[in-house]
Amino acid sequence: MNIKDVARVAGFSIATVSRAFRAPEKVNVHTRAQIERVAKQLGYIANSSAQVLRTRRSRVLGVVLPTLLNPVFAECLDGIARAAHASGYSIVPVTTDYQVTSEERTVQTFIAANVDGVLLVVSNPADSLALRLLKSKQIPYVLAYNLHQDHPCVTVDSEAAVADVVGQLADCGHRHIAMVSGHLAQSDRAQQRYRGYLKAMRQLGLQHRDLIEVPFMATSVAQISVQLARSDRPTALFCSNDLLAIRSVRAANDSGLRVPDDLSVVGFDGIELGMDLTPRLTTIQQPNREMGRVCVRLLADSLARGLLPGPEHTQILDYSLRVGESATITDAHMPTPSRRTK
Amino acid sequence: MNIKDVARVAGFSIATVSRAFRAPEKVNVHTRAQIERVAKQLGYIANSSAQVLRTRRSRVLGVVLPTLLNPVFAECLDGIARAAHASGYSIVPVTTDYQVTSEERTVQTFIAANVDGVLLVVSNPADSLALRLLKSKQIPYVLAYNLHQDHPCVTVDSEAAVADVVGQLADCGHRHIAMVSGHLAQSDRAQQRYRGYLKAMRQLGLQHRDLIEVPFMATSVAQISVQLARSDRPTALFCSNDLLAIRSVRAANDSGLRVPDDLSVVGFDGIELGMDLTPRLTTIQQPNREMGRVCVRLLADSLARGLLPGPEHTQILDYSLRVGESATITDAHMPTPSRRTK
DNA sequence: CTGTTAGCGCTTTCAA
DNA sequence: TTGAAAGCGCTAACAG
Repeated sequence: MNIKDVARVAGFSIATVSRAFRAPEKVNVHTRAQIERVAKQLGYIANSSAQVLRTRRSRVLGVVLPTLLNPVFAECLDGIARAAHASGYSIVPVTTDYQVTSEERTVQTFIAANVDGVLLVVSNPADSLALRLLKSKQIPYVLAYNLHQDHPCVTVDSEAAVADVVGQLADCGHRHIAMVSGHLAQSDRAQQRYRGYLKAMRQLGLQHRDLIEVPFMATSVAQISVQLARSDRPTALFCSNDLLAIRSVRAANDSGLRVPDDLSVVGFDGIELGMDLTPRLTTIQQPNREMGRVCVRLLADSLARGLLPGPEHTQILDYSLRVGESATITDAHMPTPSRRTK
Repeated sequence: MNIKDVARVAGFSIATVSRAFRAPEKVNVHTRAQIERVAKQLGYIANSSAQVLRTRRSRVLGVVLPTLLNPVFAECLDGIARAAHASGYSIVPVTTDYQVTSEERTVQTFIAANVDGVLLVVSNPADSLALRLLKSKQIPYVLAYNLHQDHPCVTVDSEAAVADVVGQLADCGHRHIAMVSGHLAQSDRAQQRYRGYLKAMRQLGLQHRDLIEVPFMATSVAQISVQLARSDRPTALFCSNDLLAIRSVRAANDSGLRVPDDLSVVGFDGIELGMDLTPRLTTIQQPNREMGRVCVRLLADSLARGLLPGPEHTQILDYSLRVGESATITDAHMPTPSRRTK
């Protein structure tokens, strides 16, 4: 079942059949109707491999994400999917599980498949082979969540956001504020957020604490509990992401600490689920869907104009503090984000 | 940059270059080394559109899921991704948002892209155009979570699972057990689970309650709260999935009810997150990753043998009761699943 | 072990 | 408005 069959049955050449679908206005109305009828009757579906091979355009955007087990990326992907669909693009999401080699392999596959553009969340944009490859092949790409001067990025000012929220915790009387993070080397976001924590503590004249690094998902609750059992335990925990914040709350409960009375817990990401928990998660709200949308828009615009997005297209979006019940922060008068580009 | 360039630079014919990658043993060792060197140096990446067009095989499996915002599908996808990778397949996950038309559109795209097989979670296998299309085009496919006699399915016996857990609630003294579900028409799982609920209530001689149907995610907490405010409120809630169970717990808190003391809440799915919540979610644990794995294995086996999976390949996997803290169920002596196929 | 060549299904000039 | 034909990049006979 291919274009030839349709042509034969409809009584026209394959060129006309092709045109009937790709440039209907160039075909006689009756001819078109006839061809459409036959195509439908035969259940004809154009072979996209052939189309892509011939036209060198796929109308596909590749999407590289660390994982979909963290809802923050699922929400972002939702935004990507909707925006892509609205712009007439398909997407191919692939998860890397924070493996750099997987990022590279995926980008290779994307190039082989002639994707029109790529949207990525990488571990470390600074020395990413995947990005180098994309650049060398002149394929439009945009980073989400990452931030680096050499690449087009769509993200929030994480460092400022963390500094802000740590400041708020201090305002509420907290002096012993610790930070919980996944493996720092695995993500530049974690690093940015850690920098924000250190900066804020320094500015506040508070003694920062050793980072509570919990690389292995499965055991993180236990690992956090250990820290909470110490005599010099912190009174507030800033967590590098909401999933860790959820686990921290659990760890507090396991340790006989009440949240937020005995321990304040603040997350980062603003996953929707956090609002349905008890206590409702206090967190830095990123515009996750919007970030996806903006990335797609950037890519689609570039594609339409035939140019590559560069660092000059970087967009820093607004974040906000979502005040829940997991921390003794009472009001949402968050300082204005320090940087903002539109 | 294509095979021709590599051939020219390496000083061999394109046929030899092709063979060097696809059938290395048929090429002289030195020739191969030379070709590999040149290919690497030029950054050659074979054009998969051309390969697929020529060979009619893509080593790609299409994956149709309702949403990735529900972690149950993200976990399943994780299993799919790992199994596919292990079998040398790529996957292309697409979400339908429970839209039947989107299922059909997606399957068409998959067919156009020459996927080797398709793995789906559909709304209603009984009259699915998407499945009909797949069948008519002779494309191997397997359903996950769905259950229907005409199709190859990998799932658990939801009906029995629900009946079991409702029975346990009754054993613990509950007489007023209500069920919370998303829009029933949107998923045959919800329907199976509802049947299980009704069956169990009937067998227990208990009066079943009107289904608490909360079609719109955003407002579900409020909708559930309304039901909990009634004077004849239930003492136990069986929720069609874990996300609803989480929201039910929140609704209970909002209503001044303590879980599980005043209200028992049981979920379905066994998402990992549930174990990190307070109270830990009591839920029916499905082998989500395993289901993904089994689906891929089924597909890969069929592909290897050149035959289509049929209803006879259906596998009903084991579920279990995960006893958390959200319900007054004290022990895990769950009856053996009523049906089981291996 | 290597090269020649036909052709996968489609789009797109170009000519009629 | 339609058709003939070249060719996208690759694979797989087949011949040597």
